[in-house]
Amino acid sequence: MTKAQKFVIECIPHFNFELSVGLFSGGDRQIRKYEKGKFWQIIRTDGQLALITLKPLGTVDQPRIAVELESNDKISREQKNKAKALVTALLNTQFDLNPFYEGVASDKILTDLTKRLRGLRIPSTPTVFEALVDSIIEQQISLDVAHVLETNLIKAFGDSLNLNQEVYYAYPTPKKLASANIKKLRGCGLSTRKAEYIIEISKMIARGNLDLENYKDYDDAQGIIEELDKITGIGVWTAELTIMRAMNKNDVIPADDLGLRRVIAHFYCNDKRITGEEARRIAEEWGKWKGLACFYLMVAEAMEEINKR
DNA sequence: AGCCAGGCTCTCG
DNA sequence: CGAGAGCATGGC
Repeated sequence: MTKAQKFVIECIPHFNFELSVGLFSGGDRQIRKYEKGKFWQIIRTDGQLALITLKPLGTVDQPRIAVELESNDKISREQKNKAKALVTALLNTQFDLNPFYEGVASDKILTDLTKRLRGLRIPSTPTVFEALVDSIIEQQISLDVAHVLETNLIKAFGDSLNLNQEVYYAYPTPKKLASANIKKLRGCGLSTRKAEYIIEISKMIARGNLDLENYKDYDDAQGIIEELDKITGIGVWTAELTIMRAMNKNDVIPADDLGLRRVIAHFYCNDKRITGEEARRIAEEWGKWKGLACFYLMVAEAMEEINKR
């Protein structure tokens, strides 16, 4: 018997729902997907699994989100509140984009993009752990391959929820991956090395020796990078990517990233290949907004690619 | 077919 | 120390 609740979340303008969850168009239906104006995924509130389905209401200038929360168990008021907080964090809807738009107004290219992509926000993962594990998986290999492996990992180790004759998966918990064996992770397509990194980091969290969520409250991004860099399997690139996707910070970019270098080169260097150092120097012009600025560039380029077809 | 792909660590010299 | 090998697999 499915229990369901519906509620509405008010957002700070501007917010473009379609653009902000657009990168999940290619997502897996059992994990996280945007399709026909709806976005859905499983969330975890205290041990309870629930499916959230989001739809945009209002306009980019007066945005709201309709949320449907479904579970097989009774949904308490507390769980509903947690779901609300989680959705707010996932879509970063309490963030005011206007200072960013004003902050990059002197940059003609970005000004053009902020007009076209008005209301685009960087979506966030529910947990820092999820962003970190995905970032480790994405080291070196192509994103196409990485996404297959991430899906394999989630379906092999994630808790499942049966709802309306469908099966959905939540991201595996640190506890679950702490007790995973290398062979089964290898079966997901991971290298032995990466399997070891992930197990070891999961163990640190499960034992209470590492609190990734805690880093969200740090103001000093450089400090976070240095801390994470000490952990085996995590370099500067992985730390930066994790911060950008999970911590709602706008001033961190994975400058050495191949894709980001290509995007910056595309808009600012006539597609001539640039080094990570050059990318960092160009991005420094955008100061504390460099993370958001780079995200706008990446989305803009992705849309150009789609339009080419 | 083979080579490359949003890195990182370990091993040599 | 710095350079270089090795890693996983899907796509071109």
